[in-house]
Amino acid sequence: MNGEVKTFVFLDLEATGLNGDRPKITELCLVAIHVSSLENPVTDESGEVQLPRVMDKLCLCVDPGKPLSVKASEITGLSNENLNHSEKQKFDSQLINVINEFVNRQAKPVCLVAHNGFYYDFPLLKTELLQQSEDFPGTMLCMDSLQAFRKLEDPTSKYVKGRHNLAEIFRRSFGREPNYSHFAEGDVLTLILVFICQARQLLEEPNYRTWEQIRPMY
DNA sequence: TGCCAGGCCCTCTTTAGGGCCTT
Repeated sequence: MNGEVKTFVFLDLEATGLNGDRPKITELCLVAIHVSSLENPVTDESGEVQLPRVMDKLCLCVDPGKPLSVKASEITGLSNENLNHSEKQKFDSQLINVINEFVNRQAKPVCLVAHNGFYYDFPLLKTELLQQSEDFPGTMLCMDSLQAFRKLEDPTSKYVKGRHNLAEIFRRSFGREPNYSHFAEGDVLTLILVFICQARQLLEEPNYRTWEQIRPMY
């Protein structure tokens, strides 16, 4: 089992579009869980894995300052209208301070975890940080759960047949639909549940990168 | 103006292209 990381901060971003759109963040959710809770999952009477009781959450909606794509608005339920009506603020240095304070409260070392994080969430977050002339420490660890799950089922083969999107992994693990999709907090909680189901294997040979290795999306 | 992720798998493959995965 992993002997280094003490806290995993599961992360999901909603944004105005995909990589080619030079997207801006519309919502972010971070949920911090101590490694001990991942290694010792709680189950209900039927044996189904439950969310840990001890979790720190940070969920915020953000004014992206640019139009959401039609598709992004459809699937996330966020729009320039409802964000503006709620007078949400832009991704600014104050928000970065909040994120840093949140992460700094956790037992270290901390590892960020996101699904397809190496090619979406982490590069996009890095872009937003750099646009404010800020950044996380280069030594902060990151993990891409998509890559981890793809390698998981057959360790002898680097890639496993089948789909590994978050909803599909959840269906395979729990035999039902995830509760909330494309809701930053919902997607994070879904990720945590499927992660816990296979935490031992996932943490045996984690595919960590350092924040320094993450390149901005644009 | 046009550019616009990227590493890897799958297959009607290897002189390649399409799809995955994230909004």
